[in-house]
Amino acid sequence: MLRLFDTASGEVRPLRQRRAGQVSMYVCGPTVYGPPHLGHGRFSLVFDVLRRYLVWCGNDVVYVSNITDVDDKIIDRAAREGSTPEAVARHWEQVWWEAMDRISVQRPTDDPHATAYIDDMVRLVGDLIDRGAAYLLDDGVYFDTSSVGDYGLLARQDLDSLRAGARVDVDDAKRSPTDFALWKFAKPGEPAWDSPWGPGRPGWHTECVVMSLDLLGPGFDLHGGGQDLAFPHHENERAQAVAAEKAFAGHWMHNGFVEVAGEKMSKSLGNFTDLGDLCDRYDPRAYRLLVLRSHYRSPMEVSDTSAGDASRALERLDAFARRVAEVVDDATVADAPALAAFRDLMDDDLDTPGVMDLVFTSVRQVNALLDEGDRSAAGPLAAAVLEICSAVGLELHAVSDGDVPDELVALARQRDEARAARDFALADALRDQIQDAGWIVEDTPSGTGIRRP
RNA sequence: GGCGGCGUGGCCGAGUGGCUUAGGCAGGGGCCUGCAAAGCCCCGUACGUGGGUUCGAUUCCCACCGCCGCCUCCA
Repeated sequence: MLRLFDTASGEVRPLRQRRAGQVSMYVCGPTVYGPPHLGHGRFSLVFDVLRRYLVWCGNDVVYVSNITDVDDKIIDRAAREGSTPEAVARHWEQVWWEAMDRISVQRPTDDPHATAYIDDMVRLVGDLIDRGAAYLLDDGVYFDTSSVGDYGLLARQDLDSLRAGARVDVDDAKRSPTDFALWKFAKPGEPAWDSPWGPGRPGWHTECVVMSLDLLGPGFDLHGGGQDLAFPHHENERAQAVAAEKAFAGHWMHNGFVEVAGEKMSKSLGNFTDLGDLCDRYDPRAYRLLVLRSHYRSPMEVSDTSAGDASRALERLDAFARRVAEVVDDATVADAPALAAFRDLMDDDLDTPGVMDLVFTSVRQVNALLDEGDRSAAGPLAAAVLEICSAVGLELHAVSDGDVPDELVALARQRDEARAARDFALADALRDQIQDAGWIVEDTPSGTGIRRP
């Protein structure tokens, strides 16, 4: 039984599934107006790991993650670049999916776009007005947060303290600083859709309510996103659902921030925060490993040091995969206690650091067994390690990339002959030659092995 | 001002009232190897500061210091 921290209740509790064997989850996706940063990468990986684990456990998972394609920031960027909001959104959405592919995040079951749900959103806003939970102002329609008795649940604060904390430059017209826009009337040149109250566009918080309920139905299992979405975004989604008397998410899950130099990620800190850039400079799998090595609710430090560290750890795992390839095949039954330990760790609020502990400890055990020549004991444990890595989306490379050039293979054969003849001076010279060409040389039981760095 | 989180050995990062006190990376020593590489073994004895509770606290409580986040768009 999977137990997860639930932001709404403030405790770790079992994930209740609406239907046994099925999990319906909604994860807030990006607003597509720029390149994805490490924070986007983290939430995508965290929920990808959860999803894969749920599937590994035998669940049928419906994973919905939206694309926000209408938003002030998209409009701003389009204006700045002399482009259109549609073109901006289309471009950055493509960049988004490319980045997700690079870090091996599986595509959502559904990826609803806000602009495809305008009619439904207009209906919801109308409903909220009819119910007295929303009101009209000069610049749009606003949600009345006082209409929801337990507003502040996800922020873990009551309405009064939230109001007290509001900053000064809020819109005076709103009845309360916590009230938020459901519908924004269009200014000249802005994208607009018709509504009973005037042409405009939906507020950010409305799309996810409408799309999650449409695709997953009332009372879906899990709603997730980054910690900063808990308030106000998720709070406001929930408020609309409550006011509209619709059963909403049963469980709320939020992941911690990525920090660079001890601070929350931000674009002003420079290049390093770009997910694509990290993938250019390090093996993209290194980022997944970093995410797995820290607990999803803890802040996570990313730096050149930690990324390089993870890359080297990955080399160890790849070396392991190469080594065990000959003792594990499809018929190998994975070690049951190791898999049970994996399940226990994951069920305990996704203890992926513990899982990595288990993986590396098992790797050492398998290597030791193989050093002793105990292949029959090594096989099942090795198979368990491979299965666990696969279950959390960490793909190990058992074979090196690319074919070794023929001339290098020839040099390797010459080196084997030289070694057989105990002409070590020649053997070492040949090894240097191969290494100078940028390859790694490793002796194996079958002779000189060559692989890419 | 309100709410919340964090401070662990060179770095990253788990965890726990005392027991063999994760794991990775880096470093040192050793084994293996013709030499390397890979692998294995051993080594660091850490928990912000000051009090308190306790037979005993890094782990519980209080205060303080420092850092961070949310309360505004934000993963």
